[in-house]
Amino acid sequence: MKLTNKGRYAVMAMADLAQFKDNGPISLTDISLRQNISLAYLEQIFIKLKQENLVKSVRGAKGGYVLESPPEEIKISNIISAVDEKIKTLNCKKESKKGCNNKSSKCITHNLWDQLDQHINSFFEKVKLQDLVKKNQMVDR
Amino acid sequence: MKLTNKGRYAVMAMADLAQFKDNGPISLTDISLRQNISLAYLEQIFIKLKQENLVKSVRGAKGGYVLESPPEEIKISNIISAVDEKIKTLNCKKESKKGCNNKSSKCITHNLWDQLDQHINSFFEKVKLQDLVKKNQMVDR
DNA sequence: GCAATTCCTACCTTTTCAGTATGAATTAAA
DNA sequence: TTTAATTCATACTGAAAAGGTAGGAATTGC
Repeated sequence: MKLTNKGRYAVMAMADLAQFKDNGPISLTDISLRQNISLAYLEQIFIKLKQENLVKSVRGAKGGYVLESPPEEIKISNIISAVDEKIKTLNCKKESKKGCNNKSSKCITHNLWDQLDQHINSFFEKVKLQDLVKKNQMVDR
Repeated sequence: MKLTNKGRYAVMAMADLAQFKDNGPISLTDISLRQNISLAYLEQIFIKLKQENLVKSVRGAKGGYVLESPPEEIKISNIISAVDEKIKTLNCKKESKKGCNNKSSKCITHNLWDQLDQHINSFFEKVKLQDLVKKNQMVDR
């Protein structure tokens, strides 16, 4: 899993969508203003969110986006992996150029980084969009 | 905590040092060959490892580096934070430019990213250098 | 003295992030 | 039916950072 601000923006935008989900389609202009993210950038992000079926779009005036599923069913991990192209977790799998090219079984940190990745993933799997909007407070602990 | 290949290289190099710790000072040339990391890059990394008292150096011919502590006492987190300048966890604390500048308490993802950071940190706190060298196998789950 | 090493610092190249720019297609509403 | 609000699509750009090079100085065992 890759982690960038883009992923964070996506989460923010989705949370915004969840928060106002009863107002019909939410335009990116609205989100842009509320979350302070450039409109054009949001557009790019939403293209991907749509491709992954996390949102659906309504075109034309009064259009916008709506969540595909209820907020309590949307995992943060899905949002992030939708916009931050998965490949490369900062590991050594980058096809044999550098990294794990020593004969075999070398690269002593390989397993470690793999496990970290799983760790981060499972962290974001446990959190749902709903957890972010309710009282703006996270799951405790 | 920031995660880059540099941090991974540092861990690899330290693991190498642990593996050959009974051979006296290990030269960066050796590590460079075994781990396939450029010598000059290793030099930069080791300057920092030394600053953080993770290794000590022996100058001159037949010189090299040795671990400051036994491998079972060295946390991976210390290695990584030694070389990857801590600041910026990819969160919103970047002084009010963008990000958490909305009045107050906004930025719905703030807590989430904070918690992730703690998660990653505690992951690397639990793993010791020793865990990497023994059988090249990680602590089980 | 010489070769092997650490130390130091400046530079360079490539990639990626984050964001702009531009324009088209679609549609509600005036 | 025109206009304004929107999504859709794609190409470009600027800045920063990652990853690494280059060159030389200082130290020390042999």
